[in-house]
Amino acid sequence: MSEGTQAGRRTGGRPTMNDVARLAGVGLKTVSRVVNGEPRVSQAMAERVRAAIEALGYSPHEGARLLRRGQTACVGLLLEDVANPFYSALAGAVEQVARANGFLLFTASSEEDAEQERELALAFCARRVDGLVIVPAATADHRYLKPEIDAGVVAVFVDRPAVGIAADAVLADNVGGTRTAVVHLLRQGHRRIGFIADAAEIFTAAQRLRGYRDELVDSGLPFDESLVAMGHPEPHFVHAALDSMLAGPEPVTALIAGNNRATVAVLRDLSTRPQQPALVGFDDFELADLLNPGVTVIAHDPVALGKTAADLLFRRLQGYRGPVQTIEIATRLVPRGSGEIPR
Amino acid sequence: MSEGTQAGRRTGGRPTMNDVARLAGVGLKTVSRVVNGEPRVSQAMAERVRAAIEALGYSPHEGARLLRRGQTACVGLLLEDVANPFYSALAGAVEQVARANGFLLFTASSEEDAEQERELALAFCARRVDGLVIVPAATADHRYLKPEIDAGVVAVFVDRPAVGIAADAVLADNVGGTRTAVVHLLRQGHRRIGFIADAAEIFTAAQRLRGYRDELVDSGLPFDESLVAMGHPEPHFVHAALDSMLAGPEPVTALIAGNNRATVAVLRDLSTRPQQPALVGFDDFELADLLNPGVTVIAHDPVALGKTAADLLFRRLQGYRGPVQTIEIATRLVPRGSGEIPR
DNA sequence: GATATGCTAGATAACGTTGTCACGTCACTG
DNA sequence: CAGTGACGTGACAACGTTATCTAGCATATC
Repeated sequence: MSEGTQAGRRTGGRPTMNDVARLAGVGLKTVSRVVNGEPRVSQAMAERVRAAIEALGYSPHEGARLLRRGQTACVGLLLEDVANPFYSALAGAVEQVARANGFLLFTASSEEDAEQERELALAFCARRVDGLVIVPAATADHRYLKPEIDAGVVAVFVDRPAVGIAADAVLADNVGGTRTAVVHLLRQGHRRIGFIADAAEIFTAAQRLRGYRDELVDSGLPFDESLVAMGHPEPHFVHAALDSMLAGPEPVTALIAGNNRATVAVLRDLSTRPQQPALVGFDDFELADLLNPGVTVIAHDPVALGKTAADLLFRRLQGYRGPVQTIEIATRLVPRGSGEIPR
Repeated sequence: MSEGTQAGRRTGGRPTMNDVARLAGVGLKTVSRVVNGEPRVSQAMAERVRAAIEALGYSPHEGARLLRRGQTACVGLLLEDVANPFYSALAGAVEQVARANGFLLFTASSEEDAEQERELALAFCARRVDGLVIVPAATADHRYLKPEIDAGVVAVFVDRPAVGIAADAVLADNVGGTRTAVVHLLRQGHRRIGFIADAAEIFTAAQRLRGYRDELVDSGLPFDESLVAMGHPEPHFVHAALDSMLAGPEPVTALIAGNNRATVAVLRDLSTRPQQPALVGFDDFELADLLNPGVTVIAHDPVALGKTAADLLFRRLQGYRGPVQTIEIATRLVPRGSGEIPR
């Protein structure tokens, strides 16, 4: 009784399978069998082992198990910012699917920084996650993931597509969404429609701009660059943009805001002005209906986006070998008043 | 050249340190030394090893490394629901601190279910996270964590305290917050103040009720149970509660809503009614200032909550052995109009 | 009663790392 | 010129599991 008769003194003093085996007076593998519910174990042995497990408070070391097994039952989720309600809803959906599949989820935010995205994604891979769900940062190039994907990591991109590699993506119908917004405003009689969105390097912003421009042009209207402002939707930026769009002989009578951040920034700025142009925002947001007037939006469903991406990821993890695919999730117009202000 | 001269065919075909050693014609340990930047390696060796690493596209297996090292550099974050903006802000803060410390973060939602919380927390522990940040589910009893904590896992509770064990906690000043709200409404002349909050099993709801009751009583006013409604803030529930509080000979002239969910539910319901009682909500929320009238709130800072908890966690992980502590984060009244409606 | 069969149990070798140790080699010292 | 370090290197065991394989033993078969 010189050294530990109880739990080993190793990793934080936790008992190991070996400790259990010693205490129960059985072989290591027998404990393993009991822990994993393998069939060929006698009643008596199983009982002894279970008693020893109980006595020691043993719980298996998942890390060691998975090292041996060669997979981790972990998925990494990389997004721009968990604190953004749009992404947190998406994260919730991914998390649910992961949990349903018995996987644990790593989460991290790239803060729209390509280098940070890369670091985090590779950190996940170093932990040997089985799969990745990624909302790419604006200027990211995903060739860095090539070796990881070749090594078996499954990557699914959400909200924005991968750049430089072929990979599954689940996107919103950004072009269709803004087209719908433009059509809606044109029907109300608007002819001068401004567009305020995130920086043009951001995929969704660029796509939404395309929808805006295409629909205008298809409707026989001019595409006027001076009515477009793209950049990080900070108060200053939005204020300046609105100053310019609302001034002059032909001010805009309607606005399209390119995402939830931009919409909120526009609303906040408009609340200090006499003019109240019509407004359609991309992305729905809580309380949009309670504002006065309610904010008309192009809603798309972050939960559907996240769930679809995660489902696809797990299909692939379960062996599905179909070709790389891009899934587009529909958007829908939710008229609430702000987009229905007549000219 | 019969078998793999290139990368091994093991775990998903990834090259291992052994493969690198073989290719470079050096010992295993030398590769390890180069990878970890240990000092005593000759220039020439290091170069050979680096070339082999490059050629093979080797990246070290963090799981194996950490198994050997006995710690995982992972923290688990368990909250009620990532999709709730309050918690996602908190999550963002925890994530930042984790990242700054070189840790990765597991995230999971208990969905306010004690059993699910337990399962997830234990799943984190089975992965041998070094620490846990937990927002407890309503009726949870945390004695299940005792063995884990004894084994060295550091647990810090946020927003709600641990039950059944002594553990660090970072809480908002819930009692003080509602006391402030009551004082504020009393000053406006209100005497019939309703209180609508989450179910009483939830710590914060109970504390906020206490603040409400204590302040009323201290001010010499009766505590009237019929003005209190506690339950899951669903539309039906809130509607019924308001029906009852706003009816009769002495309707409430002011309301306190116990959290962001309740505030939104109340606002939504009130928007369909002629009466517009004064309202103070607990928790600030985006757009509160843009509603008409702006919503007066007791703001507390989820980011501060999360950051403080995470900082404490890492202090402990770095060896700090001070006594268990409870940190209270101040709240502050943000008057915006809805609480200033005179009787 | 001897052999074939089935089942349980445990030794042993992995998984991919790092820590410990022992072994050269070389320059420096007395 | 032998003795002493310091330095560079690699064998080997460990971390806590699981997979493979073999041994033991009881039962079934002829």
